[in-house]
Amino acid sequence: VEASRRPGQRAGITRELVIAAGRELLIEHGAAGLTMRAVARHLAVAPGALYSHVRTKAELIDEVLDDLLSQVDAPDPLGTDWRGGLYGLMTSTHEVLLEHPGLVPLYVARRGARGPNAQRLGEIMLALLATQGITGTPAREALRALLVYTIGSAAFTAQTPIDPELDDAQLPSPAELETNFENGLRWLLAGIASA
Amino acid sequence: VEASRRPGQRAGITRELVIAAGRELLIEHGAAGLTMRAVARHLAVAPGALYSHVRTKAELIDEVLDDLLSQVDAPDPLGTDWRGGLYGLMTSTHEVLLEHPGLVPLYVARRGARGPNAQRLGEIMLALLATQGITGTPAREALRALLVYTIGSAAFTAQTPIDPELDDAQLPSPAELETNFENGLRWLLAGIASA
DNA sequence: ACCTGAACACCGTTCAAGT
DNA sequence: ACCTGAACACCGTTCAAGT
Repeated sequence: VEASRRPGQRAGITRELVIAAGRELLIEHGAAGLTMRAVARHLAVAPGALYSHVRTKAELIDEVLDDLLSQVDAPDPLGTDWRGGLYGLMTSTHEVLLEHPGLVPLYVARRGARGPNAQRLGEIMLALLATQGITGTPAREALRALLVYTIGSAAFTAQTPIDPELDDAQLPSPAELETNFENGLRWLLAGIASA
Repeated sequence: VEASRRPGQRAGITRELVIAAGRELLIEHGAAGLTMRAVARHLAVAPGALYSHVRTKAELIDEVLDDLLSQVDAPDPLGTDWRGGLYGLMTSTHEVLLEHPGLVPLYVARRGARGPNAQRLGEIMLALLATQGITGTPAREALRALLVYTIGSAAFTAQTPIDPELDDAQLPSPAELETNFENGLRWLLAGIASA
């Protein structure tokens, strides 16, 4: 992990390598651990070298966030009933997010992801709603409410200690938080069904 | 705004002044504008001087966030029906948050506020739920779901442009987002009522 | 106890210069 | 086109030294 190249010599870095290093740092050290300089160290290049493959740090973050959504277990819109499909899709998203608590604040800061994976999941949600005859504005509203609740819930559920001082003794357990999330999700789905 | 004091001379700074300066910076320049060094500049003191009145930046942030909640229009738990009361309390919170979009990401990052104002609002929510006979774990679950949804919704609704590149042309209007929030809130309340 | 000055260990980003 | 070296304009926090 040392820069042993003179100006003009190439390091063989690619955009994919930069993103992979970013994901690794984010998973291992959380949002605070993802810095351009740390990525550069990880790849044994000068900090400025990254800007040949990525425009800004925000672009790098967006890429990493969308990548993670590929792990979400998406149902076949035609295979399941709409409510069970949405329930499964949101709980799977919630799970994936909780497996990487360090990333969740970034999902909120960037207001979700906008890459191909996020788009694909959004289309599946709309397809599920459409089988119930929910389309257009009501469908977009339902989608928004479900996303807001799921990501928001993950942000509040993530057990990353905020401050050592805070007495997490009386904090709800992960299991309680999970059933708490599922309850609210059912309430939302019931509301969407009756809208 | 210049430091014209020698070591040993006092500047007359107080904890309240530090917090007020922090709030001003946060409202005017958003989360990125709130730095310890900017607060120090604002008060015309050396950066290190702040640490005589505040332990860390996080403590300063928590103070500012809780302060803002004093603006929330809280109903009398006995004066209104529980559902209308909670509806009003959450929409008021949502409004206050949207008036200061720069702070919302910090509410998420710090998972809400924990000061006296936040505690007071929480107790009002529990009192409203209690009039419906909802107490104990179900009450805490309902409170959590409402908070997660309201703060999460504010985070996603805040119209602070994330990237100039993003085409906000097809983004929903503030009015649409507001009714979107209110719909989801009604769904949650309906679910809580039937639980 | 409160504050300055200076330091420590960091940031993101830009850019001339090299091949 | 890709990379280094160096810089620019920042961060939060600590701490000896002054009154």
